[in-house]
Amino acid sequence: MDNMDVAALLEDLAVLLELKGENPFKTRAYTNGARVIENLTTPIKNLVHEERLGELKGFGDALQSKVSELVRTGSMQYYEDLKQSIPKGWLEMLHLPGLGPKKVRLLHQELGIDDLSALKQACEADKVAAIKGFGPKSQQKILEGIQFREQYASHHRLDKALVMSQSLLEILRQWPEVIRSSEAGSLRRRKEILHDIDLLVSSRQPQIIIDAFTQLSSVEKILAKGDTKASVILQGGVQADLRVVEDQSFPFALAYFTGSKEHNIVMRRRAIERGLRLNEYGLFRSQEETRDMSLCVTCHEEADLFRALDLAYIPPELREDSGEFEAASNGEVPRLVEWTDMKGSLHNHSDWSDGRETLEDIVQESLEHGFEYWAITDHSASSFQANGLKPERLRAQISQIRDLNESLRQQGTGFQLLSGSEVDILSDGSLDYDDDLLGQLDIVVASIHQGFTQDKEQLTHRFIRAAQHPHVHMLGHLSGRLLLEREAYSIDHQSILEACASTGTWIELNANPYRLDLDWRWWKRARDMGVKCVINCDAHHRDHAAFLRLGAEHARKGWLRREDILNTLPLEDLKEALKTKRRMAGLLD
DNA sequence: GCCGTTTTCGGCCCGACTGTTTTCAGTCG
Repeated sequence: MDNMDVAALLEDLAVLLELKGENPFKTRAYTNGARVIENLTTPIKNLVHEERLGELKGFGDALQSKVSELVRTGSMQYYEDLKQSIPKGWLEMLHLPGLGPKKVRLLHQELGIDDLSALKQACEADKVAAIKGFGPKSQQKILEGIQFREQYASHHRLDKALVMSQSLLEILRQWPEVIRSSEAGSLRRRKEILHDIDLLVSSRQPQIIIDAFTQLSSVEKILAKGDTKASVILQGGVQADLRVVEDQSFPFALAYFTGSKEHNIVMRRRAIERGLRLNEYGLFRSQEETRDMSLCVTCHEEADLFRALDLAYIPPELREDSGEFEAASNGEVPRLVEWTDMKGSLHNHSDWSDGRETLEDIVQESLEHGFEYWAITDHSASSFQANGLKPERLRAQISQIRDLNESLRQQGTGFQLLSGSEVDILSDGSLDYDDDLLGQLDIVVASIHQGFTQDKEQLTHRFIRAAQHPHVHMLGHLSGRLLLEREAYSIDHQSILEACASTGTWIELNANPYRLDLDWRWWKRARDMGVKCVINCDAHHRDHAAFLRLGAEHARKGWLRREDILNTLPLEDLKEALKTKRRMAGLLD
């Protein structure tokens, strides 16, 4: 049971407590505990065995004994009892708009409703509207919520949300009443999965903005509409929230609506500690509620707000209450990688396996993007479903790439194709090509494409064996997750990271928007262990070069700097880095 | 459930919006 498992269980526990109607601060204690463990750089089991859980912030007697029990025995009685006592359907009901823990429990008490289908029936039979505290509108809203869930997903991938938010912002920016505008919320924090799109604008005429926004042709349904705030469902089923504030309040509102919720709580606490009061309108020199801007600390930009709270500027991606406050108060906020630092991608496909373009097309595309290098790493023979290359075809490809590079050199482009393979890690952890052939490649990415059903121990062993191989430069899409489609397979991340750290094996950050794998939650720890990152497009199509930007943003969320990422290196330095592991194994001079 | 250089008990971030009430609770972010 690793840190992420423990954190996830505490998170579940908090939701159950909420449904139970427990004291919200008790609930928060468990949520906080989850966050602390998620951000721990040491394995939780070490702390348990050394009896040092009490050193963690927010860990009193209860959390210490419960987490200790969980780590030692693999389960927690308190959690199991709680889960037993709460019907499974309550969790689904909680996700409906307008239903919180109190109303879910009320539905159970009054009508014995414990799941969505019973709730739907009760609404259709007009029974819900009769409950005290509900009414016809609540009943209608619940019914629509259930229908919406049947029709659309409630969560969306970042890439899809980015496209929609960009086009909305372009529209908003054309309106003369709009002064400043920005994306906000989890989108601005670049979470990989989003519930909705948050937008913020400043204006002297909020009403005009709200009216125009709710009348956009892309709006399918208006969920809420007030003087300064509106929520809509866009075509395609994505929810978008717009908030309008006065321009003076814009930096405060931007910080506030960017969140995260946990980050904001700490920001407010810092304000209180300084005798100030922070909300979306300002940072006020008053403990009382006020909108009097003459009492507001002057801030033109978000950075001014952080400064007023004795903090360095915290990039939005880091605002998860995951160590950013400690870093920002000690002047240790890392200078995060920029997507423009990227020099190329080291894991990509061509029409030799399952990619779309020829090598010549790929060269042309790379030159247009201004990349310094681009690796061709087609599938190996065992991935026959992807037209994987048998050894003789790979040899032919190596030779063709050599010829292409020669003509590129004569043209003086400075660009180079690198020859490689995304070689399958077979069921026993061995590789799909022999060492002689692997040794002829510039780049070897080792990935798993079959045998997902093996248990955690076997899968972990496969990756570790691959990492120990002297010709393997990096492990590809480690967790195998496909966002909103396929769960990650079960692996022991910590052991794999340790194997990579000790062998000098890099780990890929696969920038395909379905993958974003390895996940940002692991990168800070990986970095601290000395594991280097490679941001790869895993391109199968010319459009996929754009993933590099998404990948760099995900890396930022994982606290990575330019120097943590191999493919920010210029070509010659990269070539040297590619030799290190082979040198260590005595395969090169 | 946690925490304390005002506190070992009484706090714990803050405001908009909705729907159901008649002054506000619940939800949401």
